Amino acid sequence: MKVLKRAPLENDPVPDLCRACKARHRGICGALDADQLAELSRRSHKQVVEAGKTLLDAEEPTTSYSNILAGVVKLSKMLPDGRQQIVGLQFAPDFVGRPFSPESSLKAEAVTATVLCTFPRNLLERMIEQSSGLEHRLYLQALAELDDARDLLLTLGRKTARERVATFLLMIARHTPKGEELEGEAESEAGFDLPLTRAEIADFLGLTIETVSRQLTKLKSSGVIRVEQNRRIRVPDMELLAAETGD
Amino acid sequence: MKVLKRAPLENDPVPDLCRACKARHRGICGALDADQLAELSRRSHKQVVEAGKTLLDAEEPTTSYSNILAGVVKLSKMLPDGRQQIVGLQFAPDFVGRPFSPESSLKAEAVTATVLCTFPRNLLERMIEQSSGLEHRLYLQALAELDDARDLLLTLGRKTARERVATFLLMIARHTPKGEELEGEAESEAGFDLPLTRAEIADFLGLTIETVSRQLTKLKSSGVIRVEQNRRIRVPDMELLAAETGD
DNA sequence: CGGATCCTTGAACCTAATCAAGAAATGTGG
DNA sequence: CCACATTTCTTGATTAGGTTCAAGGATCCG
Repeated sequence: MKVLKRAPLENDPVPDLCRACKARHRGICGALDADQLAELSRRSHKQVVEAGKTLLDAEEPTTSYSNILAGVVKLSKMLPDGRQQIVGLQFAPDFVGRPFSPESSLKAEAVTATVLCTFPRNLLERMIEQSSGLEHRLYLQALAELDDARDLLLTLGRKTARERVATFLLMIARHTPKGEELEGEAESEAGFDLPLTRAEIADFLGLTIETVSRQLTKLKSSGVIRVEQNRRIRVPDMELLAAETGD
Repeated sequence: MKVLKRAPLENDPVPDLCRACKARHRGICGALDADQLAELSRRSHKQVVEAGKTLLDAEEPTTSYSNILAGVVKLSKMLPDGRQQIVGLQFAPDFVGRPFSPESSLKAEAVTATVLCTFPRNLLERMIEQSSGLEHRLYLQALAELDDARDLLLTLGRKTARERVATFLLMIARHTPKGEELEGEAESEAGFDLPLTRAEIADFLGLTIETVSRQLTKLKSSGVIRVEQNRRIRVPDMELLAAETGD
Protein backbone atom coordinates (compact mmCIF):
# COMPACT_ATOMS: atom_id res chain seq x y z
CA MET A 1 0.00 0.00 0.00
CA LYS A 2 1.83 3.09 -1.13
CA VAL A 3 0.71 6.68 -1.28
CA LEU A 4 0.91 8.01 -4.82
CA LYS A 5 -0.12 11.62 -4.53
CA ARG A 6 -0.33 14.26 -1.89
CA ALA A 7 -2.73 17.08 -1.30
CA PRO A 8 -2.86 19.94 -3.84
CA LEU A 9 -2.27 23.63 -3.14
CA GLU A 10 -4.98 25.25 -1.08
CA ASN A 11 -6.30 27.60 -3.74
CA ASP A 12 -6.34 25.13 -6.58
CA PRO A 13 -9.92 25.12 -7.84
CA VAL A 14 -9.93 21.48 -8.96
CA PRO A 15 -7.30 19.46 -7.16
CA ASP A 16 -4.79 17.44 -9.17
CA LEU A 17 -5.83 14.34 -7.34
CA CYS A 18 -9.39 14.73 -8.61
CA ARG A 19 -8.76 15.97 -12.12
CA ALA A 20 -8.57 12.63 -13.86
CA CYS A 21 -10.63 10.78 -11.28
CA LYS A 22 -13.39 8.35 -12.20
CA ALA A 23 -15.33 9.27 -9.08
CA ARG A 24 -15.02 12.98 -9.84
CA HIS A 25 -18.23 13.13 -11.87
CA ARG A 26 -19.85 9.70 -11.74
CA GLY A 27 -19.15 8.99 -8.08
CA ILE A 28 -20.09 10.83 -4.92
CA CYS A 29 -17.55 13.60 -5.51
CA GLY A 30 -19.73 14.81 -8.36
CA ALA A 31 -21.92 16.39 -5.69
CA LEU A 32 -19.15 18.57 -4.32
CA ASP A 33 -18.26 22.13 -5.26
CA ALA A 34 -14.66 23.22 -5.80
CA ASP A 35 -14.11 24.21 -2.16
CA GLN A 36 -15.47 20.97 -0.81
CA LEU A 37 -13.52 19.00 -3.35
CA ALA A 38 -10.38 20.83 -2.31
CA GLU A 39 -10.96 20.08 1.34
CA LEU A 40 -11.75 16.43 0.73
CA SER A 41 -8.75 15.95 -1.54
CA ARG A 42 -6.47 17.67 0.96
CA ARG A 43 -7.25 14.91 3.43
CA SER A 44 -7.51 12.09 0.92
CA HIS A 45 -4.85 9.88 -0.46
CA LYS A 46 -4.79 7.72 -3.50
CA GLN A 47 -3.46 4.24 -2.90
CA VAL A 48 -2.97 1.02 -4.75
CA VAL A 49 -3.77 -2.07 -2.74
CA GLU A 50 -2.93 -5.61 -3.79
CA ALA A 51 -5.49 -8.38 -4.19
CA GLY A 52 -6.61 -9.81 -0.86
CA LYS A 53 -6.11 -6.63 1.17
CA THR A 54 -8.88 -6.05 3.73
CA LEU A 55 -10.34 -2.54 3.57
CA LEU A 56 -13.01 -2.85 6.27
CA ASP A 57 -13.55 -5.62 8.75
CA ALA A 58 -16.73 -6.79 10.44
CA GLU A 59 -16.80 -5.83 14.12
CA GLU A 60 -13.84 -3.48 13.66
CA PRO A 61 -14.53 0.23 14.14
CA THR A 62 -14.42 2.08 10.83
CA THR A 63 -12.01 4.98 10.62
CA SER A 64 -11.99 5.71 6.91
CA TYR A 65 -14.00 5.50 3.73
CA SER A 66 -12.88 5.11 0.12
CA ASN A 67 -13.89 5.55 -3.46
CA ILE A 68 -12.89 2.83 -5.86
CA LEU A 69 -11.00 4.28 -8.83
CA ALA A 70 -10.11 0.94 -10.42
CA GLY A 71 -10.41 -2.69 -9.49
CA VAL A 72 -13.02 -4.83 -7.76
CA VAL A 73 -13.97 -5.06 -4.09
CA LYS A 74 -16.00 -7.86 -2.50
CA LEU A 75 -18.26 -7.50 0.51
CA SER A 76 -18.71 -10.68 2.49
CA LYS A 77 -20.28 -12.13 5.60
CA MET A 78 -19.21 -15.19 7.52
CA LEU A 79 -20.87 -17.62 9.92
CA PRO A 80 -19.03 -18.65 13.09
CA ASP A 81 -18.19 -22.05 11.58
CA GLY A 82 -16.51 -20.45 8.58
CA ARG A 83 -19.18 -20.67 5.92
CA GLN A 84 -18.87 -17.57 3.80
CA GLN A 85 -21.12 -15.58 1.48
CA ILE A 86 -20.16 -12.69 -0.76
CA VAL A 87 -23.07 -10.25 -0.50
CA GLY A 88 -21.89 -7.63 -2.95
CA LEU A 89 -19.28 -6.69 -5.51
CA GLN A 90 -18.20 -3.11 -6.02
CA PHE A 91 -16.54 -1.46 -8.98
CA ALA A 92 -15.29 2.03 -9.85
CA PRO A 93 -16.55 4.62 -9.01
CA ASP A 94 -18.36 3.06 -6.05
CA PHE A 95 -18.09 4.36 -2.52
CA VAL A 96 -16.91 1.81 0.08
CA GLY A 97 -18.11 2.18 3.65
CA ARG A 98 -21.15 2.35 5.85
CA PRO A 99 -21.92 5.93 6.94
CA PHE A 100 -23.70 6.54 10.27
CA SER A 101 -22.61 3.26 11.71
CA PRO A 102 -19.54 3.07 13.91
CA GLU A 103 -18.76 -0.38 12.56
CA SER A 104 -19.50 -2.38 9.49
CA SER A 105 -21.23 -5.74 9.66
CA LEU A 106 -19.30 -6.76 6.56
CA LYS A 107 -15.80 -7.45 5.51
CA ALA A 108 -14.67 -5.46 2.45
CA GLU A 109 -11.71 -6.89 0.60
CA ALA A 110 -9.93 -6.09 -2.66
CA VAL A 111 -10.30 -9.01 -5.07
CA THR A 112 -7.95 -7.59 -7.67
CA ALA A 113 -5.25 -4.99 -7.40
CA THR A 114 -7.33 -1.92 -6.65
CA VAL A 115 -6.88 1.83 -6.74
CA LEU A 116 -8.62 3.72 -3.95
CA CYS A 117 -9.11 7.29 -2.88
CA THR A 118 -9.30 7.14 0.91
CA PHE A 119 -10.38 9.80 3.41
CA PRO A 120 -11.18 9.94 7.13
CA ARG A 121 -14.58 8.92 8.42
CA ASN A 122 -15.32 12.05 10.42
CA LEU A 123 -14.53 14.31 7.48
CA LEU A 124 -17.08 12.63 5.27
CA GLU A 125 -19.73 12.71 7.95
CA ARG A 126 -19.13 16.39 8.48
CA MET A 127 -19.37 17.08 4.76
CA ILE A 128 -22.62 15.16 4.56
CA GLU A 129 -24.12 17.55 7.08
CA GLN A 130 -23.01 20.50 4.97
CA SER A 131 -23.90 19.20 1.56
CA SER A 132 -27.29 17.64 0.92
CA GLY A 133 -26.10 16.75 -2.59
CA LEU A 134 -23.47 14.47 -1.14
CA GLU A 135 -25.98 12.58 0.94
CA HIS A 136 -28.20 12.35 -2.13
CA ARG A 137 -25.44 10.61 -4.08
CA LEU A 138 -24.80 8.25 -1.22
CA TYR A 139 -28.51 7.51 -1.01
CA LEU A 140 -28.67 6.74 -4.73
CA GLN A 141 -25.75 4.36 -4.39
CA ALA A 142 -27.41 2.64 -1.43
CA LEU A 143 -30.55 2.19 -3.53
CA ALA A 144 -28.49 0.72 -6.36
CA GLU A 145 -26.76 -1.65 -3.96
CA LEU A 146 -30.17 -2.64 -2.60
CA ASP A 147 -31.33 -3.51 -6.10
CA ASP A 148 -28.18 -5.56 -6.65
CA ALA A 149 -28.61 -7.36 -3.33
CA ARG A 150 -32.21 -8.21 -4.17
CA ASP A 151 -31.32 -9.47 -7.61
CA LEU A 152 -28.79 -11.72 -5.94
CA LEU A 153 -31.43 -12.89 -3.46
CA LEU A 154 -33.53 -14.12 -6.35
CA THR A 155 -30.48 -15.86 -7.78
CA LEU A 156 -29.55 -17.57 -4.52
CA GLY A 157 -33.08 -18.44 -3.52
CA ARG A 158 -34.50 -19.70 -6.78
CA LYS A 159 -32.00 -20.33 -9.55
CA THR A 160 -30.23 -23.55 -10.52
CA ALA A 161 -26.44 -23.85 -10.46
CA ARG A 162 -26.27 -23.36 -14.21
CA GLU A 163 -28.47 -20.27 -14.10
CA ARG A 164 -26.43 -18.82 -11.25
CA VAL A 165 -23.17 -19.17 -13.13
CA ALA A 166 -24.68 -17.68 -16.28
CA THR A 167 -26.10 -14.80 -14.22
CA PHE A 168 -22.68 -14.14 -12.74
CA LEU A 169 -20.93 -14.17 -16.11
CA LEU A 170 -23.47 -11.77 -17.54
CA MET A 171 -23.02 -9.45 -14.57
CA ILE A 172 -19.26 -9.37 -15.04
CA ALA A 173 -19.66 -8.84 -18.77
CA ARG A 174 -21.88 -5.85 -18.08
CA HIS A 175 -19.34 -4.38 -15.69
CA THR A 176 -16.56 -4.68 -18.22
CA PRO A 177 -16.29 -1.29 -19.92
CA LYS A 178 -16.47 -1.40 -23.70
CA GLY A 179 -12.97 -0.89 -25.01
CA GLU A 180 -11.42 -2.67 -22.05
CA GLU A 181 -12.90 -5.74 -23.61
CA LEU A 182 -10.67 -8.30 -25.21
CA GLU A 183 -10.45 -8.19 -28.95
CA GLY A 184 -12.60 -10.83 -30.53
CA GLU A 185 -11.91 -12.48 -33.85
CA ALA A 186 -15.58 -12.21 -34.56
CA GLU A 187 -16.65 -8.59 -34.23
CA SER A 188 -19.81 -9.26 -32.27
CA GLU A 189 -17.99 -11.39 -29.74
CA ALA A 190 -17.55 -10.14 -26.19
CA GLY A 191 -14.69 -11.15 -23.94
CA PHE A 192 -13.52 -10.38 -20.44
CA ASP A 193 -11.36 -11.56 -17.59
CA LEU A 194 -13.02 -12.94 -14.47
CA PRO A 195 -11.91 -10.86 -11.50
CA LEU A 196 -12.75 -13.68 -9.09
CA THR A 197 -11.31 -17.12 -8.49
CA ARG A 198 -13.58 -20.16 -8.70
CA ALA A 199 -13.73 -20.21 -4.91
CA GLU A 200 -14.89 -16.59 -4.84
CA ILE A 201 -17.46 -17.21 -7.55
CA ALA A 202 -18.75 -20.10 -5.42
CA ASP A 203 -18.94 -17.84 -2.37
CA PHE A 204 -20.85 -15.29 -4.41
CA LEU A 205 -23.33 -17.78 -5.85
CA GLY A 206 -23.91 -19.94 -2.78
CA LEU A 207 -22.33 -22.96 -4.46
CA THR A 208 -19.16 -25.03 -4.10
CA ILE A 209 -16.04 -24.57 -6.15
CA GLU A 210 -16.61 -27.94 -7.85
CA THR A 211 -20.11 -27.03 -8.95
CA VAL A 212 -18.92 -23.73 -10.41
CA SER A 213 -16.20 -25.52 -12.33
CA ARG A 214 -18.60 -28.15 -13.66
CA GLN A 215 -21.17 -25.59 -14.78
CA LEU A 216 -18.50 -23.56 -16.58
CA THR A 217 -17.44 -26.74 -18.34
CA LYS A 218 -21.04 -27.45 -19.33
CA LEU A 219 -21.63 -23.91 -20.61
CA LYS A 220 -18.47 -24.38 -22.63
CA SER A 221 -19.68 -27.69 -24.09
CA SER A 222 -23.00 -26.04 -24.96
CA GLY A 223 -21.10 -23.40 -26.93
CA VAL A 224 -22.40 -20.54 -24.79
CA ILE A 225 -18.91 -19.51 -23.72
CA ARG A 226 -15.30 -20.31 -24.40
CA VAL A 227 -12.80 -20.45 -21.56
CA GLU A 228 -9.16 -19.55 -22.10
CA GLN A 229 -6.50 -19.83 -19.38
CA ASN A 230 -9.12 -20.31 -16.64
CA ARG A 231 -9.87 -16.64 -16.12
CA ARG A 232 -10.48 -15.44 -19.66
CA ILE A 233 -14.02 -15.84 -20.97
CA ARG A 234 -15.36 -15.28 -24.47
CA VAL A 235 -19.03 -15.00 -25.26
CA PRO A 236 -19.81 -15.48 -28.96
CA ASP A 237 -23.43 -14.43 -28.50
CA MET A 238 -24.56 -12.44 -25.50
CA GLU A 239 -28.19 -13.32 -26.13
CA LEU A 240 -27.35 -16.97 -25.76
CA LEU A 241 -25.74 -16.32 -22.39
CA ALA A 242 -28.66 -14.16 -21.27
CA ALA A 243 -31.03 -16.98 -22.16
CA GLU A 244 -29.23 -19.19 -19.63
CA THR A 245 -29.82 -16.90 -16.67
CA GLY A 246 -33.43 -17.85 -16.04
CA ASP A 247 -34.68 -14.28 -16.31
CA MET B 1 -59.68 -0.33 0.73
CA LYS B 2 -61.55 2.42 2.55
CA VAL B 3 -60.44 5.90 3.48
CA LEU B 4 -60.67 6.39 7.20
CA LYS B 5 -59.70 10.00 7.71
CA ARG B 6 -59.54 13.15 5.66
CA ALA B 7 -57.14 16.02 5.69
CA PRO B 8 -57.08 18.32 8.76
CA LEU B 9 -57.71 22.05 8.83
CA GLU B 10 -55.01 24.09 7.16
CA ASN B 11 -53.74 25.85 10.25
CA ASP B 12 -53.68 22.86 12.54
CA PRO B 13 -50.09 22.63 13.80
CA VAL B 14 -50.03 18.84 14.13
CA PRO B 15 -52.63 17.20 11.92
CA ASP B 16 -55.12 14.78 13.47
CA LEU B 17 -54.04 12.15 11.02
CA CYS B 18 -50.48 12.29 12.35
CA ARG B 19 -51.12 12.77 16.04
CA ALA B 20 -51.23 9.11 17.03
CA CYS B 21 -49.17 7.86 14.12
CA LYS B 22 -46.41 5.33 14.50
CA ALA B 23 -44.48 6.92 11.66
CA ARG B 24 -44.83 10.36 13.21
CA HIS B 25 -41.63 10.09 15.20
CA ARG B 26 -39.99 6.80 14.34
CA GLY B 27 -40.69 6.89 10.61
CA ILE B 28 -39.73 9.34 7.93
CA CYS B 29 -42.30 11.91 9.10
CA GLY B 30 -40.14 12.50 12.15
CA ALA B 31 -37.95 14.62 9.89
CA LEU B 32 -40.74 17.05 9.00
CA ASP B 33 -41.65 20.32 10.67
CA ALA B 34 -45.27 21.24 11.43
CA ASP B 35 -45.83 22.97 8.08
CA GLN B 36 -44.46 20.11 6.07
CA LEU B 37 -46.39 17.62 8.13
CA ALA B 38 -49.55 19.59 7.48
CA GLU B 39 -48.97 19.64 3.74
CA LEU B 40 -48.13 15.97 3.59
CA SER B 41 -51.12 14.99 5.70
CA ARG B 42 -53.44 17.16 3.62
CA ARG B 43 -52.62 15.00 0.61
CA SER B 44 -52.35 11.73 2.49
CA HIS B 45 -54.97 9.26 3.37
CA LYS B 46 -55.00 6.49 5.90
CA GLN B 47 -56.31 3.24 4.55
CA VAL B 48 -56.75 -0.33 5.67
CA VAL B 49 -55.93 -2.90 3.02
CA GLU B 50 -56.75 -6.58 3.29
CA ALA B 51 -54.17 -9.34 3.07
CA GLY B 52 -53.07 -10.02 -0.50
CA LYS B 53 -53.57 -6.47 -1.76
CA THR B 54 -50.83 -5.33 -4.16
CA LEU B 55 -49.38 -1.95 -3.23
CA LEU B 56 -46.73 -1.64 -5.96
CA ASP B 57 -46.18 -3.80 -8.98
CA ALA B 58 -42.98 -4.56 -10.86
CA GLU B 59 -42.94 -2.85 -14.26
CA GLU B 60 -45.92 -0.67 -13.32
CA PRO B 61 -45.24 3.06 -12.98
CA THR B 62 -45.36 4.14 -9.34
CA THR B 63 -47.79 6.92 -8.52
CA SER B 64 -47.82 6.83 -4.73
CA TYR B 65 -45.79 5.95 -1.66
CA SER B 66 -46.91 4.78 1.77
CA ASN B 67 -45.89 4.47 5.37
CA ILE B 68 -46.88 1.28 7.13
CA LEU B 69 -48.76 2.05 10.34
CA ALA B 70 -49.63 -1.56 11.16
CA GLY B 71 -49.30 -4.92 9.47
CA VAL B 72 -46.68 -6.60 7.32
CA VAL B 73 -45.72 -6.02 3.69
CA LYS B 74 -43.69 -8.41 1.54
CA LEU B 75 -41.42 -7.38 -1.34
CA SER B 76 -40.96 -10.05 -3.97
CA LYS B 77 -39.38 -10.77 -7.32
CA MET B 78 -40.44 -13.34 -9.86
CA LEU B 79 -38.75 -15.16 -12.73
CA PRO B 80 -40.59 -15.48 -16.05
CA ASP B 81 -41.42 -19.13 -15.33
CA GLY B 82 -43.11 -18.25 -12.04
CA ARG B 83 -40.42 -19.02 -9.50
CA GLN B 84 -40.74 -16.46 -6.77
CA GLN B 85 -38.51 -15.02 -4.07
CA ILE B 86 -39.49 -12.70 -1.25
CA VAL B 87 -36.59 -10.24 -0.95
CA GLY B 88 -37.79 -8.23 2.02
CA LEU B 89 -40.40 -7.90 4.73
CA GLN B 90 -41.50 -4.53 6.00
CA PHE B 91 -43.18 -3.56 9.26
CA ALA B 92 -44.47 -0.35 10.84
CA PRO B 93 -43.24 2.37 10.59
CA ASP B 94 -41.40 1.50 7.37
CA PHE B 95 -41.70 3.52 4.20
CA VAL B 96 -42.85 1.59 1.11
CA GLY B 97 -41.67 2.74 -2.30
CA ARG B 98 -38.62 3.41 -4.39
CA PRO B 99 -37.86 7.14 -4.69
CA PHE B 100 -36.10 8.45 -7.82
CA SER B 101 -37.18 5.55 -9.94
CA PRO B 102 -40.26 5.83 -12.12
CA GLU B 103 -41.01 2.17 -11.54
CA SER B 104 -40.25 -0.44 -8.97
CA SER B 105 -38.48 -3.67 -9.88
CA LEU B 106 -40.40 -5.33 -7.08
CA LYS B 107 -43.90 -6.26 -6.19
CA ALA B 108 -45.04 -4.98 -2.78
CA GLU B 109 -47.97 -6.81 -1.29
CA ALA B 110 -49.75 -6.75 2.08
CA VAL B 111 -49.34 -10.11 3.78
CA THR B 112 -51.71 -9.33 6.62
CA ALA B 113 -54.43 -6.73 6.94
CA THR B 114 -52.37 -3.57 6.87
CA VAL B 115 -52.87 0.07 7.78
CA LEU B 116 -51.15 2.53 5.45
CA CYS B 117 -50.69 6.25 5.17
CA THR B 118 -50.49 6.93 1.44
CA PHE B 119 -49.44 10.04 -0.45
CA PRO B 120 -48.63 10.99 -4.04
CA ARG B 121 -45.21 10.31 -5.54
CA ASN B 122 -44.51 13.78 -6.81
CA LEU B 123 -45.32 15.37 -3.46
CA LEU B 124 -42.76 13.26 -1.65
CA GLU B 125 -40.12 13.93 -4.25
CA ARG B 126 -40.74 17.64 -3.98
CA MET B 127 -40.52 17.53 -0.21
CA ILE B 128 -37.25 15.61 -0.40
CA GLU B 129 -35.75 18.49 -2.34
CA GLN B 130 -36.87 20.93 0.33
CA SER B 131 -35.99 18.95 3.40
CA SER B 132 -32.61 17.30 3.72
CA GLY B 133 -33.79 15.69 6.94
CA LEU B 134 -36.40 13.74 5.03
CA GLU B 135 -33.86 12.36 2.61
CA HIS B 136 -31.64 11.51 5.54
CA ARG B 137 -34.38 9.36 7.07
CA LEU B 138 -35.00 7.65 3.77
CA TYR B 139 -31.29 7.00 3.42
CA LEU B 140 -31.13 5.46 6.87
CA GLN B 141 -34.03 3.19 6.03
CA ALA B 142 -32.37 2.15 2.77
CA LEU B 143 -29.22 1.28 4.72
CA ALA B 144 -31.26 -0.78 7.18
CA GLU B 145 -32.96 -2.59 4.29
CA LEU B 146 -29.56 -3.22 2.76
CA ASP B 147 -28.38 -4.82 6.00
CA ASP B 148 -31.51 -6.98 6.08
CA ALA B 149 -31.08 -8.02 2.45
CA ARG B 150 -27.47 -8.99 3.07
CA ASP B 151 -28.33 -10.99 6.16
CA LEU B 152 -30.87 -12.83 4.03
CA LEU B 153 -28.22 -13.41 1.36
CA LEU B 154 -26.10 -15.24 3.92
CA THR B 155 -29.14 -17.27 4.93
CA LEU B 156 -30.05 -18.24 1.36
CA GLY B 157 -26.53 -18.84 0.19
CA ARG B 158 -25.07 -20.78 3.08
CA LYS B 159 -27.57 -22.01 5.66
CA THR B 160 -29.31 -25.38 5.91
CA ALA B 161 -33.09 -25.68 5.80
CA ARG B 162 -33.29 -26.01 9.58
CA GLU B 163 -31.11 -22.96 10.14
CA ARG B 164 -33.16 -20.94 7.67
CA VAL B 165 -36.43 -21.72 9.42
CA ALA B 166 -34.91 -20.94 12.83
CA THR B 167 -33.51 -17.68 11.44
CA PHE B 168 -36.94 -16.73 10.14
CA LEU B 169 -38.67 -17.52 13.43
CA LEU B 170 -36.15 -15.46 15.34
CA MET B 171 -36.62 -12.56 12.96
CA ILE B 172 -40.38 -12.60 13.44
CA ALA B 173 -39.98 -12.90 17.20
CA ARG B 174 -37.77 -9.82 17.18
CA HIS B 175 -40.31 -7.87 15.16
CA THR B 176 -43.09 -8.74 17.57
CA PRO B 177 -43.35 -5.82 19.99
CA LYS B 178 -43.15 -6.77 23.68
CA GLY B 179 -46.65 -6.59 25.07
CA GLU B 180 -48.17 -7.67 21.80
CA GLU B 181 -46.67 -11.00 22.64
CA LEU B 182 -48.90 -13.87 23.60
CA GLU B 183 -49.10 -14.60 27.29
CA GLY B 184 -46.91 -17.52 28.24
CA GLU B 185 -47.64 -19.93 31.07
CA ALA B 186 -43.94 -19.76 31.84
CA GLU B 187 -42.92 -16.15 32.36
CA SER B 188 -39.79 -16.31 30.29
CA GLU B 189 -41.60 -17.86 27.34
CA ALA B 190 -42.04 -15.83 24.15
CA GLY B 191 -44.90 -16.32 21.76
CA PHE B 192 -46.10 -14.81 18.49
CA ASP B 193 -48.26 -15.35 15.46
CA LEU B 194 -46.62 -15.99 12.12
CA PRO B 195 -47.74 -13.32 9.66
CA LEU B 196 -46.87 -15.55 6.68
CA THR B 197 -48.29 -18.78 5.32
CA ARG B 198 -46.00 -21.77 4.88
CA ALA B 199 -45.88 -20.98 1.17
CA GLU B 200 -44.72 -17.42 1.89
CA ILE B 201 -42.14 -18.61 4.40
CA ALA B 202 -40.86 -20.95 1.69
CA ASP B 203 -40.68 -18.06 -0.79
CA PHE B 204 -38.78 -16.02 1.77
CA LEU B 205 -36.28 -18.76 2.63
CA GLY B 206 -35.69 -20.17 -0.84
CA LEU B 207 -37.25 -23.50 0.13
CA THR B 208 -40.40 -25.45 -0.69
CA ILE B 209 -43.51 -25.48 1.42
CA GLU B 210 -42.92 -29.14 2.32
CA THR B 211 -39.42 -28.47 3.60
CA VAL B 212 -40.61 -25.59 5.76
CA SER B 213 -43.32 -27.79 7.22
CA ARG B 214 -40.90 -30.62 7.94
CA GLN B 215 -38.36 -28.35 9.60
CA LEU B 216 -41.03 -26.79 11.81
CA THR B 217 -42.06 -30.29 12.84
CA LYS B 218 -38.47 -31.17 13.64
CA LEU B 219 -37.89 -27.99 15.66
CA LYS B 220 -41.06 -28.92 17.55
CA SER B 221 -39.81 -32.48 18.23
CA SER B 222 -36.51 -31.03 19.44
CA GLY B 223 -38.39 -28.91 21.96
CA VAL B 224 -37.12 -25.63 20.50
CA ILE B 225 -40.63 -24.39 19.67
CA ARG B 226 -44.24 -25.38 20.17
CA VAL B 227 -46.74 -24.88 17.37
CA GLU B 228 -50.38 -24.14 18.11
CA GLN B 229 -53.05 -23.85 15.43
CA ASN B 230 -50.45 -23.69 12.65
CA ARG B 231 -49.72 -20.00 12.94
CA ARG B 232 -49.10 -19.60 16.63
CA ILE B 233 -45.57 -20.26 17.81
CA ARG B 234 -44.21 -20.48 21.34
CA VAL B 235 -40.54 -20.34 22.17
CA PRO B 236 -39.75 -21.63 25.68
CA ASP B 237 -36.14 -20.48 25.46
CA MET B 238 -35.03 -17.87 22.97
CA GLU B 239 -31.39 -18.85 23.39
CA LEU B 240 -32.22 -22.35 22.24
CA LEU B 241 -33.83 -20.97 19.08
CA ALA B 242 -30.94 -18.58 18.47
CA ALA B 243 -28.55 -21.54 18.72
CA GLU B 244 -30.34 -23.14 15.76
CA THR B 245 -29.79 -20.24 13.37
CA GLY B 246 -26.17 -21.02 12.57
CA ASP B 247 -24.93 -17.57 13.62
C1' DC C 1 -72.13 -28.70 7.19
C1' DG C 2 -69.61 -28.49 2.92
C1' DG C 3 -65.96 -26.58 0.28
C1' DA C 4 -61.70 -24.45 -0.10
C1' DT C 5 -57.38 -23.46 1.50
C1' DC C 6 -53.56 -24.54 4.21
C1' DC C 7 -50.64 -27.79 6.27
C1' DT C 8 -48.39 -32.34 7.18
C1' DT C 9 -46.39 -36.66 6.05
C1' DG C 10 -44.49 -40.39 3.12
C1' DA C 11 -41.86 -42.27 -0.87
C1' DA C 12 -39.01 -41.67 -4.82
C1' DC C 13 -35.98 -38.84 -7.16
C1' DC C 14 -32.43 -35.46 -8.30
C1' DT C 15 -29.34 -31.64 -7.89
C1' DA C 16 -25.58 -30.12 -5.74
C1' DA C 17 -22.31 -31.32 -1.86
C1' DT C 18 -18.68 -34.07 -0.34
C1' DC C 19 -14.74 -36.91 -0.84
C1' DA C 20 -10.80 -37.93 -3.59
C1' DA C 21 -7.36 -37.59 -7.13
C1' DG C 22 -4.91 -35.56 -10.62
C1' DA C 23 -4.01 -31.76 -14.11
C1' DA C 24 -3.13 -27.01 -15.26
C1' DA C 25 -1.52 -22.62 -14.15
C1' DT C 26 1.26 -19.57 -11.36
C1' DG C 27 5.10 -18.22 -8.81
C1' DT C 28 9.95 -18.82 -6.94
C1' DG C 29 14.65 -19.50 -6.62
C1' DG C 30 18.62 -21.28 -8.61
C1' DC D 1 15.01 -20.19 -18.39
C1' DC D 2 14.02 -24.23 -16.14
C1' DA D 3 12.83 -27.28 -12.04
C1' DC D 4 10.02 -27.31 -8.23
C1' DA D 5 6.48 -25.97 -5.03
C1' DT D 6 2.09 -24.04 -4.47
C1' DT D 7 -2.18 -22.66 -5.61
C1' DT D 8 -6.03 -23.13 -8.60
C1' DC D 9 -8.93 -25.73 -11.32
C1' DT D 10 -11.12 -29.95 -13.28
C1' DT D 11 -13.11 -34.40 -13.23
C1' DG D 12 -14.99 -38.72 -11.20
C1' DA D 13 -17.54 -41.45 -7.66
C1' DT D 14 -20.49 -41.36 -3.95
C1' DT D 15 -23.61 -39.27 -0.67
C1' DA D 16 -27.10 -36.42 1.25
C1' DG D 17 -30.27 -32.64 1.75
C1' DG D 18 -34.02 -30.85 -0.30
C1' DT D 19 -37.46 -31.25 -4.16
C1' DT D 20 -41.08 -33.45 -6.39
C1' DC D 21 -45.05 -36.19 -6.52
C1' DA D 22 -48.85 -37.94 -4.01
C1' DA D 23 -52.27 -38.40 -0.51
C1' DG D 24 -54.64 -37.35 3.58
C1' DG D 25 -55.61 -34.28 7.67
C1' DA D 26 -56.52 -29.56 9.86
C1' DT D 27 -58.35 -25.31 9.84
C1' DC D 28 -61.11 -21.69 8.22
C1' DC D 29 -65.17 -19.58 6.28
C1' DG D 30 -69.50 -19.06 4.24
